[in-house]
Amino acid sequence: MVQSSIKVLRNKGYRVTRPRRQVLEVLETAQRPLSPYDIQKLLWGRGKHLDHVTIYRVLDLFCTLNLAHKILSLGGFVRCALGKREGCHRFMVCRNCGAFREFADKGLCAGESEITQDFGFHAEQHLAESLGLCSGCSSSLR
Amino acid sequence: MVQSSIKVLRNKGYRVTRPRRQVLEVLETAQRPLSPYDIQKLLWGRGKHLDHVTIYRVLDLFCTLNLAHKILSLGGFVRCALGKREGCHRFMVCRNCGAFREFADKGLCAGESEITQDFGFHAEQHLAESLGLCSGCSSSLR
DNA sequence: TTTGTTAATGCAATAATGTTGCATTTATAA
DNA sequence: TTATAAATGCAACATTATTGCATTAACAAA
Repeated sequence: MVQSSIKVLRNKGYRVTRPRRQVLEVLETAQRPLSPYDIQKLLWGRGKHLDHVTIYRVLDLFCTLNLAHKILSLGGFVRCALGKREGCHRFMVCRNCGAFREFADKGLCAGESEITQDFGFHAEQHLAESLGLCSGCSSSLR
Repeated sequence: MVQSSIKVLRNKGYRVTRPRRQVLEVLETAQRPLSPYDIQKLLWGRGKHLDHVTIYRVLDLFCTLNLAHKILSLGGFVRCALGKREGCHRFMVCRNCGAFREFADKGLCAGESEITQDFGFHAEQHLAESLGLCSGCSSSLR
């Protein structure tokens, strides 16, 4: 996973730097969406000190390269599991433990194009998130 | 519109205060999603001074009462046009002029329930946004 | 209308998050 | 090994968000 991301960086002509490797590693093992400052604290705990500005810039790049996604309802970033299939991504996030899952949802895009065409709206980017409880938290909380 | 929102406040036992009226009025006439500080500046321009803390708290309340929605991809709030039909709202926002539109999208919920059941995930809240260009901006920009 | 109660507001202080410019470092090609 | 340009680190700052508490004002009841 990290390796394939590194390949993407190389192929696009971006340098494979230590900060970029470290952020990739953190995202890779994360079990929940991480904010830039979350990432900084995690690395700090492992003795690696990255400036938050660097983390912001690295995450910006990763998002444009589709190596990471920002879960908007939580403000946190997750690694990107799926390739860039034009905006048919859907995320499920557990509001309790933060577990997340990414889907390619064809129906989403289909429905959107119908609706948007009716109003002359040209959608360039779609977003669909579901917040709730994962199976584990769902049973343990009640 | 403002009147119906005021009714909701009254029915739920919340007081109809001047700050709440003023925020309602601003949201009512807004042509784009407004951040808390946007709202503060707009009111300031009309000679009304609201503390930003108050605006945050008013918006929190409005969102829990479904009188307003937060467009997460932009961080701005819009008035809520639809009733609370369990999370089948979809928003379209123009990235150029900020024009927005809200839909009740049944297909969205249907698709979501399928997906989430497959993974034992219980979705409580759905979010779907489309960013793009409205018909006006779409033609004027090219 | 007036008054009492308490929800709601305003204020101050602070925390958290995000951005910009520039000097320094370092990944990469030659 | 070296040149060079991309990337980082640092400092300073801007914006956004939160908390606690004293004060105000909306509303119910007299």
